[in-house]
Amino acid sequence: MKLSTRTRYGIRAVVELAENYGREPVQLKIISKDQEISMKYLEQIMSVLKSSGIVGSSRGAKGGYFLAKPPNQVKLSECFNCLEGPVVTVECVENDRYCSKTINCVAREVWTEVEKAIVAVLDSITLQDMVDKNNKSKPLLYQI
Amino acid sequence: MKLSTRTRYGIRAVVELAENYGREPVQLKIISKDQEISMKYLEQIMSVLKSSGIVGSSRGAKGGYFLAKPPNQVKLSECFNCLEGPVVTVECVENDRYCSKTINCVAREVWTEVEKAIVAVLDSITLQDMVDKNNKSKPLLYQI
DNA sequence: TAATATACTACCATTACGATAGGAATACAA
DNA sequence: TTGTATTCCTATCGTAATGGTAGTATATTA
Repeated sequence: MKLSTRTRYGIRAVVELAENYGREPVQLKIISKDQEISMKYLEQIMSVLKSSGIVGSSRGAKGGYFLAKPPNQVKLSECFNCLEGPVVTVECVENDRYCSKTINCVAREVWTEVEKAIVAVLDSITLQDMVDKNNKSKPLLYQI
Repeated sequence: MKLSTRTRYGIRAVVELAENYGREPVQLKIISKDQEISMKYLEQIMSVLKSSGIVGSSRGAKGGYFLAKPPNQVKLSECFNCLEGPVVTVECVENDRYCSKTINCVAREVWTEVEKAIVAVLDSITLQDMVDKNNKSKPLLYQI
C-alpha cells in the first residue's frame, strides 16, 4: 500500500500554493523548481486538483495556479481524495453488494476500522496547519 | 490507495486457518471453495505467507496448511506486512536519505502520522479476535 | 503582435496486479 | 510398491496503473 507520486507531489504543490495564498498566482515552473518535480508531470497533477476545485488557475503571462479557498478551509483529506482516490477502499466497505459474504465478514470490519483511522488523521489537518508547521521548522533566516 | 486482492484473500485464508487451529491441516481446495478464491492463485498467496513463517504446510495426501502459531499470537499487522508490504510507505518515512527535503518536510510528517494510525489498528487485532468476532456474528445454528 | 502561461491530447516505457497453467516433489494409504 | 492427493515451483499472460515525455492549442498580458 504505497502512496502514488501523484499524491505526494500534489500535496507538496498544494502546500506551496497555501504558502502563497493571497498573493499573485504561482507558476508551474516555480513549483516545479522548488519541489523538484517535472513541470509537465506537475501540469497533469494540477489539472486534477483544478477540476475538483481545490486550486484555480489563470492563463497567459503572469498567470499561474492559486489555492481556491483559504488554506484553513482545505482539509488534507480533500486533497488526498482528489489525488489518490477514495481512502483504502476494499470496495465492499463502500458497496455492501460487492461480495456475498459482506454481512458477516470480519475482514470487512477490519478494513473499515483502518479506513476510519486514516480518514481521521487526514481530516484533522488543514493546509494552514501544514504551512504553520513548515514555517516553524524553518530557520529564522528564511522567515523574513 | 487500494488493498490488493492478495491481501484481502490472504487475510481471509489466514482467518480460516485460525478457525481450524489445533486440528488437521486445511487443504487449499477447502479454503478455495469457502472463500471463493481460485485455488491456483491462493496457492501463491499461501506460499508468501509460508515463507514469512505465518503458516506452515504439509504435503501429500491429508496434507494442507495450518497456522504456525496460536491465533492469539498472530497480529494482523504481521499478516498485512507479509502480504501487502510495509504499511503506506512514502519511502522517505523509512529512509530519510530518500529525499533532500526530508529534514523539514511537513508532508513527510503527515504520512508518518497516517502510517502510525494504520499500524495502530492492525497491531491491536489478532487472528483470535477475528475468529471470536466471526463466531459471534454467526447464527447459533452454525455454532454447533 | 510577441512573449508567457496554462490546457488539452496523445503517446510511451515500465511495473504491478490478478490471475492461469503445467509439471515436479512429496507424503500417505492401500 | 504403486496410485493418489497434495503442496511446490516456475513460467506465462492480459490488463491496468504508474510515472512520465512531447507537441500543439489557446488565453492573457505587455
